[in-house]
Amino acid sequence: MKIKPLSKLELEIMEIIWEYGECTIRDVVNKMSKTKTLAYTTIATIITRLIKKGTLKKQDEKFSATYVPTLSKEDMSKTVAQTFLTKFIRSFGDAAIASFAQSVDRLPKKKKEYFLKLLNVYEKENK
Amino acid sequence: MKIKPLSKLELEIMEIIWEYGECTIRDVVNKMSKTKTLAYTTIATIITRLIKKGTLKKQDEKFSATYVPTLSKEDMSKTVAQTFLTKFIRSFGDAAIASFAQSVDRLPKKKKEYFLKLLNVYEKENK
DNA sequence: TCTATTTTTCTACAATATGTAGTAAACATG
DNA sequence: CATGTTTACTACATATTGTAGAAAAATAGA
Repeated sequence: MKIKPLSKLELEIMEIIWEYGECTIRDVVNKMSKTKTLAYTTIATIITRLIKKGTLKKQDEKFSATYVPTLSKEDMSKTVAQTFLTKFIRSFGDAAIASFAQSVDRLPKKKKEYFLKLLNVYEKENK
Repeated sequence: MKIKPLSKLELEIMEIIWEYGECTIRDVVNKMSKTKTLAYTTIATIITRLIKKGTLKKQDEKFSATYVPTLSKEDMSKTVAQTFLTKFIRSFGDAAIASFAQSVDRLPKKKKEYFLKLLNVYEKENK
């Protein structure tokens, strides 16, 4: 199944639901209100859109229903990375690879090491 | 200076101009016509937008002007990679790193090796 | 020089995405 | 039942994208 890209606000809401595992609309409104105040119906709209985009589903048909992600944050992250990289390489070819290497290189030390470690792991596994 | 993201069509046109170094609108129309046929004014519109987005500039004020990129394909590629990675990590944290490692790992062998080679180069340089 | 052709500049317009929320209907709870 | 909450629909402005026509400006060829 194809994952549609999420907008900034949509992602913000997904973040909250990932964090809590499942949420009612009211829950999201409350968690969000720390940063910005949006009308209840605004959140409801976004949640509907997320369902249409396939990243959330209604867990029950109760009155005050809860919503859960259809994908873990990790899986979503993989899809996003994969989609980006594919398009990016299609557009920029080898320059894409080089740019990417440079960006990775410029990551904070910790993150870079983590990245390299993961790659080494994969290396061994695939051998 | 901030680079605005390019749409599919805009990128297609940039590709052509990068390939030839500089082009008139007519040039672009001709090169493009092999794939799809768009009205001259359509190309002109896109070129205007590319100028507004800062990726192209008018090279001369002659009647049939030529347009040149303000950035090399490589530089554009770097910016795109950097921008994406930054946002992506902001959204997905360490999961982002892991996802990327996985995506890189799944690259065709040649590309993956190239990537690793570049990273090693950077490694040494920074030591 | 006059006219046909080309180029440039403006303006337009439909389709989609996004942030934002109101209204009305359905439902629950004291 | 009355009142508050939730849901489903609809709305609407703004921005982006693909698409191009009309009019004005400039040139090139007879």
